[in-house]
Amino acid sequence: MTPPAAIVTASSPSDGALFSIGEVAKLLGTTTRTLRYYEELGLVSSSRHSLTAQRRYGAEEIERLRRIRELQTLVGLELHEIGEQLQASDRLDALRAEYIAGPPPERRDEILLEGVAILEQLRERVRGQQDWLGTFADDLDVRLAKYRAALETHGVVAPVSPVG
Amino acid sequence: MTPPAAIVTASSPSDGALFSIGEVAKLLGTTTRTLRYYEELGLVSSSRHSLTAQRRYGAEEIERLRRIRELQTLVGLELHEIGEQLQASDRLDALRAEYIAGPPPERRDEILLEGVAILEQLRERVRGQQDWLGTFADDLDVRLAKYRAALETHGVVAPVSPVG
DNA sequence: ACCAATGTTGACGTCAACGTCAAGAGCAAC
DNA sequence: GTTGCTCTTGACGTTGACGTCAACATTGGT
Repeated sequence: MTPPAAIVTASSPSDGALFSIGEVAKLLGTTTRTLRYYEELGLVSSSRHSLTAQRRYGAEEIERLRRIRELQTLVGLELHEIGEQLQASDRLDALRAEYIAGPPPERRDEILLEGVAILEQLRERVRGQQDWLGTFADDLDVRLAKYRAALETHGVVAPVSPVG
Repeated sequence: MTPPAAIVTASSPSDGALFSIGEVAKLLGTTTRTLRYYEELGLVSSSRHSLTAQRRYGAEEIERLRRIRELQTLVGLELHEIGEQLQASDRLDALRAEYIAGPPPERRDEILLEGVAILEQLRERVRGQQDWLGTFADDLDVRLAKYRAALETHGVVAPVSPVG
């Protein structure tokens, strides 16, 4: 079940700043176990110079991890869904690179369209969350206004929320 | 650990339409096990006419269950967090009832102030999530725009999201 | 009164997303 | 080169949110 772990021979791609797993964990506010688990699931890959050597993370992988965490905590996707998202995203990136390199095959547009569709699906999900939060917030505001009004008519000064 | 299950002696409060657990499960697109689990956690209560009798759900409880599901799937809260939310909401309802019943003047202001405090705390939490989601959505839009632009430069008409 | 459908309470199973522990390996500093 | 920390791979444990099964009870309809 465990994938080949994608050994990348630690070539610091452009930026030389490589982080250890502990540093990255602190950076993202998570644990080393979680990061290894993500790698075990094939969501990310770390650079090594041998099979048992310590993991090193570049800025790119850290950004990917940040995205994973966002999709998980903010959007509430499950890890396998996140995997699909990243896979689609990776395909798009690969296609872009292929396009830049020269005239791509005709299937290119098909795949691009599929990628856009996937992104749009995610966007729709976020939109749904935003809508729900919006109506909920509006409802809260209405109720707050009522409470404050009731307080004012009795001469009590309601403490206004400190956040502008 | 199991709470006293809040027996309510099946007095159909105002509306006489009571639903069985199976009906409610289908209504909400979930299972009976889930509904019993929510009751076990104290998130909802069902009316019975005896300890072992079958559960019946009124419109009020169904609405509560719908809220629970929304908070879970859309907002992504965990069940214990939802429990806290509902508890706060219930507290507000109780305060409202007490307020309507005509409390002594100094108690009345206490009630209002506590209500405002609860609502404001909730409002802040919602605001935070809205902010996070907003930036995430913006990022998504940027990426979508890029992919659409890449498609357009190839003469492919990208299908615009049908949602206005 | 009986029957089938649906419901009831335990109790154990499961799956995702990790936590935790053991036993050793890697690495920076002295 | 050895102290001390972090890291490595298993492997098993845990927690939340249910699924599933057994054995029995309730309910609606004929």
